Amino acid sequence: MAGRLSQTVRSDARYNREHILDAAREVFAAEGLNAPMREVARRAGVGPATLYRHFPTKEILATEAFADQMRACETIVEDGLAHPDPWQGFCSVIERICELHARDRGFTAAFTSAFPHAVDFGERRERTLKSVAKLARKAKRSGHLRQDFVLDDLILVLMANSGIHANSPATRAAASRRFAELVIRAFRTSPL
Amino acid sequence: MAGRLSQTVRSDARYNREHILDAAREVFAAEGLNAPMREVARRAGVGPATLYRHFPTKEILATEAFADQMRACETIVEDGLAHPDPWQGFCSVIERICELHARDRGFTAAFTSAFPHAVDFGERRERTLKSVAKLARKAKRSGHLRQDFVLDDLILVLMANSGIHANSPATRAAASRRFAELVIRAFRTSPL
DNA sequence: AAACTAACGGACGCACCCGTCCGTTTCGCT
DNA sequence: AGCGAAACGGACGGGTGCGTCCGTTAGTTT
Repeated sequence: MAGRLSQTVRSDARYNREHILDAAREVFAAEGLNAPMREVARRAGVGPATLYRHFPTKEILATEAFADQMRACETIVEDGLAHPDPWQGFCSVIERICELHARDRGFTAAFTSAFPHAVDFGERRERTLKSVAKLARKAKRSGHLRQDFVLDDLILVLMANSGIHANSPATRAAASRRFAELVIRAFRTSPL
Repeated sequence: MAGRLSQTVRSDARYNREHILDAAREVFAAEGLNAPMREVARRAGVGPATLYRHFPTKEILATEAFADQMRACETIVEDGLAHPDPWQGFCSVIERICELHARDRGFTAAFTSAFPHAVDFGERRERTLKSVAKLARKAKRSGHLRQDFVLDDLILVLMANSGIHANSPATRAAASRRFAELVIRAFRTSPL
């Protein structure tokens, strides 16, 4: 009845919203954050106006589209933290996060320089980074991670990883895997 | 006399050409290859048409503007090759090239994915890479460089280095220095 | 010094992307 | 079925960068 609040969202609106998010994930993954909004709209089969009505800015759209990736990121770190061997856990984080970022061209940009408007995104980001710091402390105590490792090194690695440009996704994935290997070797304590 | 071939280049043309190259170096270094051509023209104090007359495409302009950097790159590698200790030479190459690329936002892009039109640039590039391969062989023989190092690893490092974005040049330089340190550690033979 | 011509640069047309307006369609409720 | 409102999307105006045309300027030659 009339008492019901205007929580009723029209079915086509919900439908389009989901399709736009799907399209955004595909487009941003393939072309990065620089992809035109029109491209997302086209792929979603909606007009530009509809896209902008649901997501007023590209930042907002990206934040919501990358929410899955962000959750995946958090899971990766939690898995690493749960690993019985802290060093192995640390390595798995590096490997899996590099892989994740290699698969998705736009995610790194969103992650490393979180937008001002992406508040909740930023919160999850901070929480994840805190967990990484905790894992790093454990790995240092185990004696396998360099004592001078700092959290900024991880950001550095992510930024560097994002610099790996390649034509085919397969090549990019391979390069990213090699890169993760190099990085892990760099972070391991040396007997020197 | 009339017998003289049309080798006479008007003085203002030569003057402008040099100024355009200077401006291009400054602009590309500061803003990367994405900087508008107009910006180069503005800084050079010429009109857009003059710029395009001298350098029909951005590729050609970039190639000529980065010729100095390319030479510097070659010199760095030659210095490394001349070092009595191959491993020390290898390290100096990594450090100095990372520094060079950090100082110049556009150079890496030009270097790692040389344009089709940049023929002579590509030649010098190939020659330099050959020298790096030679240095790597020596460093491997000395026992300090990992046996499984491949030339593509250097390209990988350069691409990764270019991914390091930062607001201030100073921050970027510092991050790049740290990155070079990590990379060197990754390439060193480990007792494992 | 005068004329010839190379070189200059303001202005133009084209293409792309952004974000918004408004007439039209479609959903949901009665 | 019919009505009101919410949602849609084609079309618009604003901004930016690229590459080119053509009337004007200025160097060079005799």
